[in-house]
Amino acid sequence: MEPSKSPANPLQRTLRRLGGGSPDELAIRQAAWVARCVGRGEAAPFSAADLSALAAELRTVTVERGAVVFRGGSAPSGVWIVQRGRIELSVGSGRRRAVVHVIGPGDVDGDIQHLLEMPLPYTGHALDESTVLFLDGESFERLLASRHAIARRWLSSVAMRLAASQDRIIGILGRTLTQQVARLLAEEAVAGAVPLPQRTLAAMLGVQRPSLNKILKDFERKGLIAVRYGAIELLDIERLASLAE
Amino acid sequence: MEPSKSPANPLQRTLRRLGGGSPDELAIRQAAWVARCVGRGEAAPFSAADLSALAAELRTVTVERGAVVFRGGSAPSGVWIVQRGRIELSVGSGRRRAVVHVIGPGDVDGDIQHLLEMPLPYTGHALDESTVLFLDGESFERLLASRHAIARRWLSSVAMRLAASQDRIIGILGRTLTQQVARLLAEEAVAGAVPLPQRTLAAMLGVQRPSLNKILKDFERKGLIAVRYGAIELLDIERLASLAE
DNA sequence: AGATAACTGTCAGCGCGCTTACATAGCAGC
DNA sequence: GCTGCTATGTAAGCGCGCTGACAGTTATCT
Repeated sequence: MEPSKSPANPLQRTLRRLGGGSPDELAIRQAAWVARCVGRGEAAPFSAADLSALAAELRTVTVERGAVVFRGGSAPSGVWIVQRGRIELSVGSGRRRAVVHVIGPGDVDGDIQHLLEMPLPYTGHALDESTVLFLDGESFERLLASRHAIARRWLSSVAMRLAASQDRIIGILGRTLTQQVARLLAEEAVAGAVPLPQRTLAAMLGVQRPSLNKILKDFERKGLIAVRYGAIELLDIERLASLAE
Repeated sequence: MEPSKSPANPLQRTLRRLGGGSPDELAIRQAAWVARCVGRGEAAPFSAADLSALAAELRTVTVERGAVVFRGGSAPSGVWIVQRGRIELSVGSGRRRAVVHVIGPGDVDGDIQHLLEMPLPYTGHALDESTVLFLDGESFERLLASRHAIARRWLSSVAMRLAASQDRIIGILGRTLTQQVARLLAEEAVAGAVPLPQRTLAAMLGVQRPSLNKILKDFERKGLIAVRYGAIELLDIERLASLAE
């Protein structure tokens, strides 16, 4: 009996462009925000010209909660940068569904697939109503070719993601589930809490929900966390982190 | 760690002995070899000037079998490109040791850590007597800043590694050990064989050797592989790949 | 307010992979 | 040859996490 796979009420996907204020000024502010998020600034600061070149290409898109932002298997149309809300990246469906990652404000996606001309390996669902900045493929390529600082910053951005991905592999291999759970909670914490249901957390670790629940209740008995509805509250982050070793 | 998928090209692997000629010519040939290995050529072909700039900075280093190429925890002194032999990247020690990856000819390492100014997360041991091309950190940075094509190619190289790393995570989550073993064998195959002892393969999956051995003998009984001393011979790659699903 | 969907809590049975241990086989050195 | 090291083969016991199921709780919708 299918419990509740939520394959999204797709195509409910309403993309609408944001207006408001002076369009140019808004665009520059968004570009500046992207500049802060992509890669490390020290290596290659953005000039005003870099910023306006970037601003000229960014489009703002609003996605409703539950909507599919992009679908696995299709060629990426460009680069997404999450500005507000969370996007869940998942593979497979039903019982075999695994959540690869949940991205939030400042995170970038689609660039890798564009650079390598490969299809998207995962599907992105909006967990909240979200705002996403979009850069189409050709514009992205043009910016990389003409703006040195942008190319350099993008390199460090991708490098950061690679380091995080490798870290995650190291964190999986040879760890007990308890260690992995402690690590996941510490990593996904936002303002002292992890705003994700146990079902999603379990999928991120590739385990079943009852297995996760058992460990969470154990942590709760020890006073490390408080289990809420659709969220975990972290009470003792230090002890939690020490369990991740 | 560069995914050693495409570099399985025998042509690339036989190019290791770049003998003869003047030192300059040798350097240029090495640089051209690096150019073929790093990233995707279509996006940004190297000019002759790019090649000679790269050639001027490369140093050739020979490491003995079993030697430590670099040690985890230390800041990286630059970028390594494996030309001949295999380097095992591992974390931890003793029972908790896990092999993150084994890199071979054409693979690149150290650049990520340099770009992010972070310590190396793993230690590199030479599994064979190996030749490594070395690019020190300052030279690397200089090349990125002055050579557009090199920066662009490096971006796609890092992107390829990130895609491979994410693939690996997807391949781990929710898979049975049997599926993971089939996948690992298919991925690490070099000329129809996997030249690694079971101990190393087990560490790459984060499992114990007896668990791996049981599955390997099972595969052998089914005629998929032949277990040799320090190596696995692949007999039926297609059926093996189908088991990885 | 009531209906519905989504989330949490829990249990019993079972199988995979871990642990420990030991025996055998291949390989390199003198 | 013999020695020592490393790799492979295998078995018994055990515990973790999976499976499937169901009850209770909280949020969302109309």
